[in-house]
Amino acid sequence: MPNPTTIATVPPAAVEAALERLGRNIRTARLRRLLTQAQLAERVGISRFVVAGVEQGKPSTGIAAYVGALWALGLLEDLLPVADPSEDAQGIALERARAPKRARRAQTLDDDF
Amino acid sequence: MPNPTTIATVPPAAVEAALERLGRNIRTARLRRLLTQAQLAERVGISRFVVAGVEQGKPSTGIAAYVGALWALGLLEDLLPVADPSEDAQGIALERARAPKRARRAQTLDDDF
DNA sequence: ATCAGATGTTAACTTGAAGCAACATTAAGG
DNA sequence: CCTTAATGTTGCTTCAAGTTAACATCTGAT
Repeated sequence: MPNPTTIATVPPAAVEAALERLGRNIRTARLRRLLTQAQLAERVGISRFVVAGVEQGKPSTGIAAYVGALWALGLLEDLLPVADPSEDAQGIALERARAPKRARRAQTLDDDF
Repeated sequence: MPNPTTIATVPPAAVEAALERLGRNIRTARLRRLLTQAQLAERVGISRFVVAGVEQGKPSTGIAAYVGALWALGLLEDLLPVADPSEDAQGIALERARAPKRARRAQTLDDDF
């Protein structure tokens, strides 16, 4: 990605940790299946270097590489529950009373701070 | 991503569908929280155009944008179970008998097909 | 210990992702 | 209906993601 210091270069610690964990999990799944990085890469249709990046949790790598790896490992279904609206308790609570198609300021913020 | 026709340009249908679904889920979560694309983008530290791409499930967008969005929406924990080794039934089954640190051909494939 | 293969590292190169700006379109609210 | 804000779209620029190749290092098996 172009311009300086985006989320991909200095992600929040929590995001970084989540990505590292995801990468480790993918690596574990690959090793259990006795696949080399190159073999997995071929199945996914990318180079082995990108697979290595995925396993390191590299933030700037395209999501297709990650999801492609999950797909090639038979783990794609793990993605279905992520941000699932029917499981988003916080979101469901907020939706009580409104169901907007577009986000909109609730009022004319006339509380002139 | 550089060279022609990678997974990001023509992903397997299943991968594409999973990404579209994830994008829709993120959009739903954002709208429920009454956030605009621009507001979410600001929290994540990216431009609103990238958020739009995430909500469309654009495959070539960096994973940091996706995970950053989940993070900003309070949905990061949804990512923890993805490819979780302790839930990978297939992988656990395969691991019965071996626990390699590196992938390796089981034999010298002397079955000269 | 040796050997072979897997993984890490580096470098040069190409292409598109992401930033920005301006405009078009859509939809919510009064 | 009319205004206003949110979202979609286009064009341009910049910079890094991804590719390839060659070499280094590490790991596991014999």
